[in-house]
Amino acid sequence: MVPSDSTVRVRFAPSPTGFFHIGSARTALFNWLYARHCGGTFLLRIEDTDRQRDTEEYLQVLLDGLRWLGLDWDEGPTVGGPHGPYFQSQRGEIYAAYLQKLRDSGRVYDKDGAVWFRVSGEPALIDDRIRGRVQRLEEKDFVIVRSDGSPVFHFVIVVDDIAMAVSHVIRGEDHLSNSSKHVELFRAFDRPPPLYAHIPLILKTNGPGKMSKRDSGALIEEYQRRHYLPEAVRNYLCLLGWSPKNDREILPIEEIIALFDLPAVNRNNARFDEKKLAHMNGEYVRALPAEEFYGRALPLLREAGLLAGAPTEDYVRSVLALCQEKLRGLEELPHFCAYFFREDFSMDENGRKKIFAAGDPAVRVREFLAALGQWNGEWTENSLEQLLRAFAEERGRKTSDYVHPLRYAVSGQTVGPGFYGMLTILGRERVLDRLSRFPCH
RNA sequence: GCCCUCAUCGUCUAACGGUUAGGACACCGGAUUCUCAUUCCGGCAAUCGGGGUUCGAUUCCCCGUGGGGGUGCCA
Repeated sequence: MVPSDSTVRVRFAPSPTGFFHIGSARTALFNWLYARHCGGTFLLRIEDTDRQRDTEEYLQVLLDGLRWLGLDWDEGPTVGGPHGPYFQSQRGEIYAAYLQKLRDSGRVYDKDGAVWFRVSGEPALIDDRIRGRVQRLEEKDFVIVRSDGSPVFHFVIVVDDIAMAVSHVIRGEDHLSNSSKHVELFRAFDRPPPLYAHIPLILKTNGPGKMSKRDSGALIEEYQRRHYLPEAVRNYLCLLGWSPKNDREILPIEEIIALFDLPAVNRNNARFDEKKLAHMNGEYVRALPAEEFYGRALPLLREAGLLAGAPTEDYVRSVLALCQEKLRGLEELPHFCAYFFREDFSMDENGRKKIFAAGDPAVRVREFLAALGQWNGEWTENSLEQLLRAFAEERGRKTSDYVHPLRYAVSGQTVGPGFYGMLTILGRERVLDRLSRFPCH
């Protein structure tokens, strides 16, 4: 049973930079998981303090990415809430009021046109649900309002977290050292600091340092564009720094929500592994219920121009049903099944070499074509299989001596779905036609 | 430099102080009398080093070493 704790309030506070980094996405995910696990509130707050940028357009990338991953927020842009506005650029008056509190208590001073915060000289205690109690002395005073009047990150997040009643701050470990500044500010406002949870960082697959936006696989947009299943990406991200134990990896999000908790989050950084993500995506694709697979696949076929010949829905469905179990990802579907929809399909070059290396395929194709032309049997998977087996046996050959050249002649590929199912769906006319044209195509 | 933090196969991870240190990805090999990119089976492969504590340490403590982060009028 999921405990319900309405006092838990967590937030994801991204800056709209024009891309959605995988590390940010994982931070958003862990916040969301914790909120859902506790029955708490997940808020989205936009740190759009940099006014030079085109916030509106950049914001959309972020919101699209969050929605795509299924991370819905309870308060924030487009949904509103009682603690708005949820854009930092619109919270100037609140920052001014909080700054005045610090002036009144003598914790700030002006220097070089900027406002400086005076540190206490006491080590700050960071109460971290993942790392335990971390102590750090903030030694130097720091700027909280720049000389151009704009408030600094450290100041605004503390003000916003107070004003929005945030109970748990779940963020990347790169902020752990900054937390001493934040705890100092909370104390200066005479407020108890929130509970922290500094989650491990996602490191580059190879080489030093954390994932940067330039690394392959670093951006959520990329997975959207490549038709990854969002459930798969989300599931993979859950496994970077957390484990459901019991040797399980793929599990429904409801179950992850039930199992997820902060103390169970790992403390060590994790390297990103694009291959494992791709593998997991394949597992999700192959496990999709037929109806859902059809719904997800159709747009890809359309995009690739494969539906230009207006195939019937039944035909498309049978092609998809045949191909699904072989796919490693939706992305490869159009190429994988193109020959079902067009006559000018490509002949794989490596496949050609492979086939010809085993003997002249045209001979086998002609032999079988002759037999097939006179054959009056039922055009079904079973009877086609019986036909070919008997045919090969009569000639003292292995079935595979014929299957390989025939598959290549009919599909241009050496790999693909089950051979007899493929013939069945293509139909008598097209199979005869393609065989008779081989190797010219 | 200083501060914080972390440490199990190449990678992601599991293991009340007692296990032949488990699973997954990747890689390698085999099977699926049609392919393989699906599926199945098998293999390779790890407790960073040194001290303690303990009958017993991957697990607790200390010191090294190595990694990561911070140290901005960036967020």
